Amino acid sequence: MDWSIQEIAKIAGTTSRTLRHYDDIGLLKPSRTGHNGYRYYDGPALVQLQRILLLRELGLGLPAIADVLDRETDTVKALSSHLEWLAQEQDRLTRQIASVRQTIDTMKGDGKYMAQNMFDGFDHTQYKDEVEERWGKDAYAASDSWWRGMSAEKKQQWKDRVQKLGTDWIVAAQSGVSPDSAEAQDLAQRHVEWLRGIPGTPTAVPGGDIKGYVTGLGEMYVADPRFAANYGGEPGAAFVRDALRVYAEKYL
Amino acid sequence: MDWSIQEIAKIAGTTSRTLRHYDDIGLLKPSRTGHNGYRYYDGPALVQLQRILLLRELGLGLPAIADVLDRETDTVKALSSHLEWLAQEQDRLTRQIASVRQTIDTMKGDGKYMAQNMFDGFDHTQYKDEVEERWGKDAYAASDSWWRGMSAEKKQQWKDRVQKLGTDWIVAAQSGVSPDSAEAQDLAQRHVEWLRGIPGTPTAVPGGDIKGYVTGLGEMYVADPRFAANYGGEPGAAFVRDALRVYAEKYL
DNA sequence: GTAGAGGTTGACGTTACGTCAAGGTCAAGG
DNA sequence: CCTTGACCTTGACGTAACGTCAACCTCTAC
Repeated sequence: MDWSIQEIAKIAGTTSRTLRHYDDIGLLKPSRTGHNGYRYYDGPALVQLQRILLLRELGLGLPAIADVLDRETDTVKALSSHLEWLAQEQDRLTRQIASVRQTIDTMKGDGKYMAQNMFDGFDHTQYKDEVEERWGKDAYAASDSWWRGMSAEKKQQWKDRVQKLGTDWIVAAQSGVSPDSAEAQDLAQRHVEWLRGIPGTPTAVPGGDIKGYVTGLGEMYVADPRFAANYGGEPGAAFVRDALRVYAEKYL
Repeated sequence: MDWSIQEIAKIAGTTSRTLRHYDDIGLLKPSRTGHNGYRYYDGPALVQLQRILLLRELGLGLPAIADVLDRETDTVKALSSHLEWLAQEQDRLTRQIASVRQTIDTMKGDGKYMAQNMFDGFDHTQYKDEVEERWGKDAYAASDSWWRGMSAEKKQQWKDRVQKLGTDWIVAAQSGVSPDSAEAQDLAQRHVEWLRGIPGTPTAVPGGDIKGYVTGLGEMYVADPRFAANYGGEPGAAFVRDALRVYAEKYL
């Protein structure tokens, strides 16, 4: 009372290839093998197969299934831990969906909105690790507490100021004036003043190497496209860098 | 003003291997190649890389990313269709989580509850395709409308009856009596009466091959573990089969 | 005898790289 | 000049779970 490979495949709703695979990896051996090499399966084998397919449908990997079956591991336990993994996956998906949605919204808006939004993603926690690595843990802690200590209104003011500065830079860069023009130097001055407001930067402490910092910052704006995006891409960022360099040479 | 492979890898937060891979598949070529074969990347390449990594983070596959980049395809469109796929994935996950939860609950309960529950999953739509394939479309339609036409109370009564029958079978099988005993034959009679209540089966129509149907049904209970589970697994199902065969020979 | 249906064992393809392995290149130091 | 060490190269295997040929054998039926 047994079945050929295609017969059980049909009964169980799978394919003969899958059954051969399970045989190969030792997950489910046929109950009998003909002298011709044909695989035959009986009732208990079918039951095992159904269990395997159930667990697979629940998302378990084949090794995990083998574990449950051979070692008579507690199925409920295996499923519970699997459930946790599923919940995490769902969380990840949810976040990803939100992220994609926001990106779409951002792209539907114009460049200014985009720059603003990109900066939004920048203001604190997201780049925690990077900030810590580059400027040390204390710097991050200081920066973070400074930002979090602001009222919502202050935060909004700060953001508006940043956005205004960014768009003014973009406009100036696109207007074709040179980096050492009065307009550009004006912006550079506003930029440095803005920087002085950020604690933890050399511009904010007396005796800091302001000049080196400002010129280095300009280089980074060009080098790192995440920042460059705030200034109209690479050409815009290059304009900002040049203007800052001129300003630093002249006044700092 | 360009960087070595490891340098941009660090800047962009990825690995040199990934960059080589992108070069291999033509997704991102280095801006310059040294006479020694070294890869060098410039600013625009970095920007491209950042776009790639962004899209990748949003879950797009590399071919899809290539599509967006080369063919200047509308990024928003690509992301929107991707969003749909994400939503479907989330749906699937949600259903899967519910399924795993129910399975766990079922397994925590005892065998009776399990049998009941497995039957629950059986009553109509789930096995639509299979029912249609085995017994034809009309049979399914008849069966479905019959079931859906019942009031909730009737449905519950029906389920209770099925469950009672199932557990009685299991008890009888485990008690060690023989399939031709009076108790077993009693159950067989109840079983056949129950079958007569199901429209579309040969037991319900005059002149149908009741005997063949009932014995064949018994075979199926053993052969198909999804049914066998309702009768205490394979041994229980075999008991049912044998009792039904005896009953059919005697009375049908 | 010969289809035709069904069985067998390889072995490659799939995704996006990680991970050796073997060997060339470059800058710095003895 | 030679060595050392860091960094670069190409090539190739491994991953999860089979799908999909390919080449060849077996059984049943006409």
